[in-house]
Amino acid sequence: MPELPEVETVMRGLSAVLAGRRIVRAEVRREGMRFPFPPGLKERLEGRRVLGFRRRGKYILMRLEGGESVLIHLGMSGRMVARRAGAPPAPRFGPQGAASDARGGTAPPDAHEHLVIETEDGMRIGFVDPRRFGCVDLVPTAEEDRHRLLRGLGPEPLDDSFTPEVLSAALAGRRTSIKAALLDQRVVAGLGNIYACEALFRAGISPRRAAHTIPGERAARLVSAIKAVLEESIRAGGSSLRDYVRADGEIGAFQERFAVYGREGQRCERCPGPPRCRGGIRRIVQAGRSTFYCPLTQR
DNA sequence: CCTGACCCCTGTGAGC
DNA sequence: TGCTCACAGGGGTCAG
Repeated sequence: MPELPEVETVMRGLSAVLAGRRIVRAEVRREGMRFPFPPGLKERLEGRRVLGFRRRGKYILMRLEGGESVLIHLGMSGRMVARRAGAPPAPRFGPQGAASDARGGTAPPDAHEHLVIETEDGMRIGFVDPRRFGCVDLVPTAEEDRHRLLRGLGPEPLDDSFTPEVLSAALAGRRTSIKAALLDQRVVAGLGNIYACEALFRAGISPRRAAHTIPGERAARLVSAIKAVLEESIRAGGSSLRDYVRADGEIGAFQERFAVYGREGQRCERCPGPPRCRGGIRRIVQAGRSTFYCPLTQR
């Protein structure tokens, strides 16, 4: 589910309730998710103070007192739910929230809550992930970037070091499509299916174009588009498809500004008209994932 | 090396 | 109303 803007938003929400606080209780409710939890996770969390947070691609790193960091990935369906300890679970948010509550819902709100921590000042944070594609690990803080899941990540797209030259170099020799290449976290860290589509639309580049044909001016436009769409989404609090909510319970708003994602058949905002592009925004499948694009303005 | 297919898992909406 | 199917924001592994 979450891509860079959503992960950034979740991390900020976690920081607001956790940074500087001590973890007084941890509850590990299953063996693991994508991977087994590290041995002794509960004991290694309890009693430790949270020093701070950072994000690397779609990973959250929570630095703890004692030289260890918690590495968190939200997978497709992961979310963090914060509430006061003892307070009842919040009702489900999202497009179908009220309706599903009225029907009684299919599962209690904290089903699939795999990990819970409580702070000294009475906050309770649950990691909920129905599909369990997410993961949690512990890593020595001094070696965060050498963790096997972080080691191969490409540049941070919002860093100044992510330049057209860097992107072109990463794409050189790649025969695959630019869309598939942007989903490869070794090329650039943090883009997912939505923002890859949105960035290509903004840059006016066809998702079907071969990755190695993006040098020079095209790479410059693409880098600018990636930075712009990610920054705008972060400013909007990320996007809230399905039941994703921010850690503070507020929903993000960026999904209302998708130009192409999920808009098959609709007309593209950039096609001057009439006549607008016939058939409108198209959906194709690349490497098993849906791609949305405008065949007229993306070349 | 690079590439795409397959798999992990549950929930949801569309169509019948 | 209830069933089946396709699909969903990710990414590791494996065969070619």
